[in-house]
Amino acid sequence: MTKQLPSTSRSLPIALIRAREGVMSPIRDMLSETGITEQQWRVLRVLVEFGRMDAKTLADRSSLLFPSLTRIAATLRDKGLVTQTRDDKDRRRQFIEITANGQKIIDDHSPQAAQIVAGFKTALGDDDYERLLDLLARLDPGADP
Amino acid sequence: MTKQLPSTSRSLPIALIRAREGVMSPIRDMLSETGITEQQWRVLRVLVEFGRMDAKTLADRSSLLFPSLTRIAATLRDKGLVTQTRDDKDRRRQFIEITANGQKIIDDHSPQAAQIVAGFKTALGDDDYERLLDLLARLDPGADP
DNA sequence: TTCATTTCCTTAACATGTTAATTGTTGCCA
DNA sequence: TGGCAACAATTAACATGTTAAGGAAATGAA
Repeated sequence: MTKQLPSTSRSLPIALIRAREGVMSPIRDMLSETGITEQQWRVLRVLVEFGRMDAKTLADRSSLLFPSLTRIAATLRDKGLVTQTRDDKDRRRQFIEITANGQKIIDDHSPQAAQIVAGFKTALGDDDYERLLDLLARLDPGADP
Repeated sequence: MTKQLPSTSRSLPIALIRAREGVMSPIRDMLSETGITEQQWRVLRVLVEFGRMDAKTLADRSSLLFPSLTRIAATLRDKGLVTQTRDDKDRRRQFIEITANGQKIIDDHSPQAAQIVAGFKTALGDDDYERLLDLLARLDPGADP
């Protein structure tokens, strides 16, 4: 007897999609007035947190595939929110850095973003919120160490 | 003093993305030999579980936006995996039904899909697995009742 | 040095996500 | 009945996800 698939209502992939949608919906609303997308916001946040870095590291930390980052970086550059600099030591490599305008977008909207996150933390309760983050981390193959 | 954003390493949206990537990666590998995508698989699974239904309901149950479903339904129809029928009572509406070929794809790969899911359940442990599904459901605004 | 390999990045092609505008139908109500 | 709001579905436009192929630069071994 082979195993049966769970009902779609108890499917882990679908539950992850729906949860993500629930979390991102208010964030997207907040971002709509900035003119940048969710992924562009993520890239800028990583740059604020870690500073200038090469494209590969940026893609990893932003959880973006490399081809996506290539396009997003070009878009952000065209918007004047980041700069791209070729590495003189290794001319394959490229450094990406946030500009003052990019920094301003993060600064202007961080409080609102933090409030949205705090709302979810309150809704779940601090314990369940941390428990959820821990469980999710255990599904992430890149988070083992 | 305004609240600060959490480090991206403890960001709920990013944790959801990474967890989803971890879960979907083996499923995508499995699907690569079927010639259908993850979303097409999801649509077919819903049709198997609930049978023929109108497009709006199908989009809801598949967690897809309507424009995405329009394209996916057209693709699946071209592949001969579903049929589309206009409702005679209400000619705005459309019914979608899986075909024998579509059913066969699900049947042929369900055991393998179930095994992948079972792997995650084992990795987390039954209790944590159920706890995770419950926590995720609490982030889904469409799951309140 | 030479050349195959590896690495970083880009481009291409197709599918989906997302929002907005559009089309065709139905229902309602003045 | 005539006209308008509401609804189902499509289309359009742009951004991203995903895989594969391509280009340029560095690396290492013969």
